[in-house]
Amino acid sequence: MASESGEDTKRRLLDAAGAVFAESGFKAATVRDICRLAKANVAAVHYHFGDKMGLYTTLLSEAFTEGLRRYPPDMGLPQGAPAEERLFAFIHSFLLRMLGEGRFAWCGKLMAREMQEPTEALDHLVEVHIAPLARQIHVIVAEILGGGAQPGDDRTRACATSVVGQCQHIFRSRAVIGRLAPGMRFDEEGIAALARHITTFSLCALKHFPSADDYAKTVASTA
Amino acid sequence: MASESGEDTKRRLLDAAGAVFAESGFKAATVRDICRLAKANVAAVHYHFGDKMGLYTTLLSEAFTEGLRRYPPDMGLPQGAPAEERLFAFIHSFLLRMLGEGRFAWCGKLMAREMQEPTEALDHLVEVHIAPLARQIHVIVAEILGGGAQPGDDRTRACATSVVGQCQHIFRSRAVIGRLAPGMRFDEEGIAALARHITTFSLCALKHFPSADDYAKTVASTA
Amino acid sequence: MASESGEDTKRRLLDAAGAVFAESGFKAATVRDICRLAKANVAAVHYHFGDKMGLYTTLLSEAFTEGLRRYPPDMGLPQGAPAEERLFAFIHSFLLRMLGEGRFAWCGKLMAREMQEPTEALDHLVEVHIAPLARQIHVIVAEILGGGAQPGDDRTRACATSVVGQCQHIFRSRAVIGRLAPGMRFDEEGIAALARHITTFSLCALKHFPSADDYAKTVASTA
Amino acid sequence: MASESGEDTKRRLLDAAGAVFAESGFKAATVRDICRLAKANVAAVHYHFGDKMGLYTTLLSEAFTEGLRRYPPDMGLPQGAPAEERLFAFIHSFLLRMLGEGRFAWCGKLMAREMQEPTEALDHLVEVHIAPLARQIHVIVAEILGGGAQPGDDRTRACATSVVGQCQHIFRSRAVIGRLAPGMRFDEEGIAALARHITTFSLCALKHFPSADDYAKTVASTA
DNA sequence: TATGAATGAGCCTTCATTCAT
DNA sequence: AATGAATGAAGGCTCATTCAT
Repeated sequence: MASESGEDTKRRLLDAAGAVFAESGFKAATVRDICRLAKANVAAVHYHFGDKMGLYTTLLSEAFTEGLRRYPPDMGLPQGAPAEERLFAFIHSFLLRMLGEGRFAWCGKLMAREMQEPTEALDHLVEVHIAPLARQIHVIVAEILGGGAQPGDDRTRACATSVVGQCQHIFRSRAVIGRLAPGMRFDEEGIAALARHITTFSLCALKHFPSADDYAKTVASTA
Repeated sequence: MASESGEDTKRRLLDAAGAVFAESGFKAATVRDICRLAKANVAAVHYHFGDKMGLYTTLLSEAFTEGLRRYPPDMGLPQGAPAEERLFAFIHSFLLRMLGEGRFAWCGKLMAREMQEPTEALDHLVEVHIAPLARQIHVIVAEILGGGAQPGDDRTRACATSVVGQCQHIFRSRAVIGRLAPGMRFDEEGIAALARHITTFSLCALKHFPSADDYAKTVASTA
Repeated sequence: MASESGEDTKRRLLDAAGAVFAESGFKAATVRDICRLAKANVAAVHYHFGDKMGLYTTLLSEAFTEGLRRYPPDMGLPQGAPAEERLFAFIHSFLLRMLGEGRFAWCGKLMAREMQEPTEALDHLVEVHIAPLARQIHVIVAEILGGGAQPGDDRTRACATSVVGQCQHIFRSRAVIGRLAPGMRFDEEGIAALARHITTFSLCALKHFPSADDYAKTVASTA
Repeated sequence: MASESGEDTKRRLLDAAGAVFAESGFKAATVRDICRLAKANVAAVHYHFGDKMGLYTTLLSEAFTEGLRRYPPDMGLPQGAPAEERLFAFIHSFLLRMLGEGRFAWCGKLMAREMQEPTEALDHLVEVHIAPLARQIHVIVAEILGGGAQPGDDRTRACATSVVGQCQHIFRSRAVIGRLAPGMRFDEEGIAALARHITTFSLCALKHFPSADDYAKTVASTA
């Protein structure tokens, strides 16, 4: 049917766009490359998505939705699971979304790209997809910190940033990390080991983190 | 006169290139933009540096040298300073090189860019500038870990990566962090506060980190 | 139903094409614009009219027929009406066909466009529609000139061209005329006033025009 | 010299642009065609003129200046020449600018195009070049009308429009006029003959034109 | 009968680069 | 030593047209 063929081309374009945008970024990627990979005509992009940016935003939104469905931040954990397990699940799923191979891998790669080289699509992205994710890690971190820590505290947020930073760094500096530690693998087990390390490192820090008062005095003090 | 003017043009081109490459990355930056900013002719780049890549590699090498001289990883600490202080100095200088303004800040920005989007210049960069820096943080981390930890251990390296990851994340995700925490400032004091937080977080983790044996069993175990 | 809907689409396409071609000319008009205005599919033009040119020629032929029926060159005057009145009727209807709004106005607009930027449709247009119109004004002018002037004379034809030129100029230079005389209106009464002026100007000229002999000597003489 | 070569290319581009824009109009003309005709690279247009519109406006302005210098509206007549002679000079030069061959012919052709299909360049064109020309013909017409007619009167302006309309029509409807009167030639003598006819027709009209009072009553009356 | 989908040619523009002085 | 001018390749996008249903 026409609709089937139409949907098929659209699908192929999104697949190809995911690969190319994740590889090169929005600006450096070319519509021609995407179409060549998708075995589609150059004009197809403009027919289905209006323009290059339309394809990009459609892709971003879809990649997030799919990535989060494939690797949910709780990895299927029951509601009342301990915070430590939820922290590992969050970190593990985060790494899987970014380092995984195949169709679900764009999600993290695109997110990382978009965070470093924001396009006009970033605002919408933050609002719809990133903020909820941030909220989840804030809750987990606050629970582990204990002592009345709230998800909205600056201290909680700073710690959450420390956790997420370790995850993103693995992906973003792959090229250098690979050169400095040639033995490292990014297969399923390698990713799990990385997740265990980051969880361990973060748990050690959070469990012995200075109290809110001490933190305010020694860390966040202004001059 | 002529040679002086020539050197002057070269200098202005490097300055402009630093700003533009740090802002946009190698591919997205245009020779035209650089020359416009440098108030130089389009052909000047090719006259002085051969081509765009020649300008880029020259800049990279110079930026690292200058950045590391301006913000040395030990921040002028005496040789035998305690590891905790050297850790803070390393983190602080790292952030300053990436988040600072002006000519000395390209260093970190360019390094971060190059790590995410490697060009053919990366190999040389790793060899000459990044590996020594890695060595320094490995030594510091091993010393804090104690218990016979060596700079070359996988465990030491993983922890060092956790430290560096927190630093790079601040720079690379500025756009998103700024949106999620609108109050954050990246001025001198803001950078110092960030350095204090990352140092605190990392020290808490390292001081209570599992022993090499436990780490090997629970973290690095291969399925 | 289907055929009715088909005829309806065809009708809407012709209406839209009239508006767009009259506004932009053949080449600058786009099939997409026409179809958008007609709320029809892009392929409908090619289905109903073969191609863009097919739509154009169909439209031209129909527009002339309709325009001349709505605004006949004699404006319903009786056969034996005085030449002066017939001149006014000719000029008035001419202006109405070009400056009027709505479906009947395309006629003049398209004719004016086609005369300035001839397409391959011009030959047919001249033969079927323009030549008869020219014949009518020649007859009127010859009658007013008097003194044995014939519709086919060079002198008669030149004068007719002077009359028609004044009419076409109003339409073709609307943009400039509007700027030089911002108060001018092209509504029903404005058009009538323009027609009265052109009639007055032309009658003054024709009634005192030099004799054929004098004209041949002083005007048409070849060096 | 470089500058000579540069000016040469610029000159060739303007020459080619004149031919192509006059032939096809702004939108339908293509930069490629212009460059092919000028034997220049496609990018040269953007180097010298910024973009297509920049080339067009530069050309328009130059064409007017050159056309008016080559065929001045008074054709070299002394200051105090009779109005009749100045009218002929105006009409003759007008036709020469539009119908002439070679480099000076763009002027009229471009003006005619711009008046029918205005681009954003029209405003500037009217202000700088067209308004002064209009002023001249208004003065001439008012003088011939006599009886206290002023250049700014509506009656004067309407008559001037009648004069100019006859001139423009010759050029704009060449294709049709040529078909209806195959014997007509647009060489030097043919143009002179046309100018004599239009002058004669217009003089006959103006010299017997109704008085301002009568005109106001019978022509310009509003229903 | 009618239309969503697809196509290839061509548009204007910008790029890094090279030429000629 | 340095630059205005020129170049060809490629960029995103729009066009009239055709395909397949």
